[in-house]
Amino acid sequence: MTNLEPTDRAILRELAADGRCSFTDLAERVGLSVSAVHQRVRRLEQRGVVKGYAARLDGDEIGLPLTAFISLTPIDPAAPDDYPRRLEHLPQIEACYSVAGDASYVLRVRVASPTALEEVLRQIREAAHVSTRTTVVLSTPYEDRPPAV
Amino acid sequence: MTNLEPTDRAILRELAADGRCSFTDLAERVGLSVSAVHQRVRRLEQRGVVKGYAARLDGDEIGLPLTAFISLTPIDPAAPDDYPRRLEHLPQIEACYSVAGDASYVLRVRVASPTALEEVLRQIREAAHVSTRTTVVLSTPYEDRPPAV
DNA sequence: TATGAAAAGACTCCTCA
DNA sequence: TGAGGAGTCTTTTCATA
Repeated sequence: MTNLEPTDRAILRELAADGRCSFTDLAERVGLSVSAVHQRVRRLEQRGVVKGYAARLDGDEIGLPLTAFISLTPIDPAAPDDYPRRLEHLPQIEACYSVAGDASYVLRVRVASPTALEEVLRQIREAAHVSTRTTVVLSTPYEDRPPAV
Repeated sequence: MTNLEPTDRAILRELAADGRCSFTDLAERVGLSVSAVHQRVRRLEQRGVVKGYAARLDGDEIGLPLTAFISLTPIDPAAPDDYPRRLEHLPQIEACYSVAGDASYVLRVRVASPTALEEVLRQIREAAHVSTRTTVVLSTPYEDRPPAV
């Protein structure tokens, strides 16, 4: 972590809430000239503070209405821990977290149907040689809220 | 869900991977004129397929290096289910999922330190009158991968 | 680091197909 | 729906403080 100035924080807040905000608007909102904001954003990107920009898509609308969390527990405790790499080819997996607790990893997956979930579970068990515990998401009151920079 | 044309899918893939991509680049990548792409993106936004755009920030760099999943279980089973509303004022909560399984909800929180996690757990229990079960994230091999549109 | 200016490039709207 | 073009606004770079 590198310390962030208030101006940089303000820029990050705006970009987290509206990733396509123009530099002109950004400059106005944070009270700086366009070129100064431009320079700061470039630096935040280069330092890796901003990792990228993404459109947020509606799961239902894109035909992937079913989200689930899948906890992974290794079957063979002596096996090397390369689960993320073994699973990254599965596009249904949106996120992979290494966690403290009963499980070793938690995955967040997004699929079209219960059948598709069953299939991806089969693929996960096969590719990573793990046992799984699945928590199905019924609805998402909120998601992707901007972090409190 | 509304059916998506291949062209719209291609546009969504590009915008999910690079939310600040210019219309000019988009047009080139999906093989359409700038104005046609522009029109399609506008429609995808209006239909709610694209819910918005966001900068992806690095948790460590913004001073919030600790992520955790918190499962919520109501203490009083007869209490009305308004937990998301009771918790939305806490900015540390990035996502709230209603789930099937042992717990009623799963939250994803991002905080500065173990002490800050302790404090947000206290606030959650107080605001929602729930018991909590916390899974601390040790590392994040990947996150926010673009969905397989 | 911040600014303003200037050139290059992108957005937006329009008309026509 | 898609293409092309014209005018306006943005982005990007640079010289300067």
